[in-house]
Amino acid sequence: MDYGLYEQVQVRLVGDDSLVKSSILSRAFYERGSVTVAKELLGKFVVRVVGRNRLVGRIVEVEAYRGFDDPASHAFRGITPRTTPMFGEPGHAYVYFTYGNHYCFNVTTERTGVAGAVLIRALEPVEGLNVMKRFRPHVSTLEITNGPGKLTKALCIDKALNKIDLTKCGPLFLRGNDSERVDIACSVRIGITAGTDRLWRFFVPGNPYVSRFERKLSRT
DNA sequence: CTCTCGATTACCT
DNA sequence: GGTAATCGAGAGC
Repeated sequence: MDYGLYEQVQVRLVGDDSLVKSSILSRAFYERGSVTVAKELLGKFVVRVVGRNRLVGRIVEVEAYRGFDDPASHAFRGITPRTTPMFGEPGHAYVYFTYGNHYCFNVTTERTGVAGAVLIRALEPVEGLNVMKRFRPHVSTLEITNGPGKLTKALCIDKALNKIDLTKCGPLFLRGNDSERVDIACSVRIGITAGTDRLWRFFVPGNPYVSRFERKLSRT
């Protein structure tokens, strides 16, 4: 498959003005149900400022997590030191370390006091690809941000950014347009053993930066 | 204090 | 497609 051509098409589809026209996502955007926010995050932009570099990726895959009613969520058993951000004000980063190697980046949702977050699972590079490649040497462009641990490495996101306010124009924030309309596919969330009855993983079907394509969309 | 195992990735066959 | 790497959160004693 000729991904080189595909990437050119994607760049044109995303277009520079889509990012330019976008505005920073507000508190109100995040202060809704996790599933709603998750779907609407597809097509939005993650912006990471590292020194003089601006790294931007378009969100193509997410997963919604909730609280006491979601057995797959870190927040299922209540508030702990780690899960504090999930219970706090919406629109903050929840960054956690997993498998001894990787960081995962979530945005917090739901109103203050109610647990919720959306895991950002994959991005399509839009700006700063060369810098991303410096953070992730020796991997092909298609592998640069096509997984939750991969994109945090490419964008230099670690626990230093945990709890950061994403509605402010700082080192990490999100931008988007209301007009962004993208196709949405869903599936079971990946890497969980409980809560598999919910199809709370959402992705842009056919986008080559999606971490994996489910052969069957579980329907149990 | 100790033990288990994870919202993963990379590298091997 | 199988599995080692790697470490800290959270649970249990």
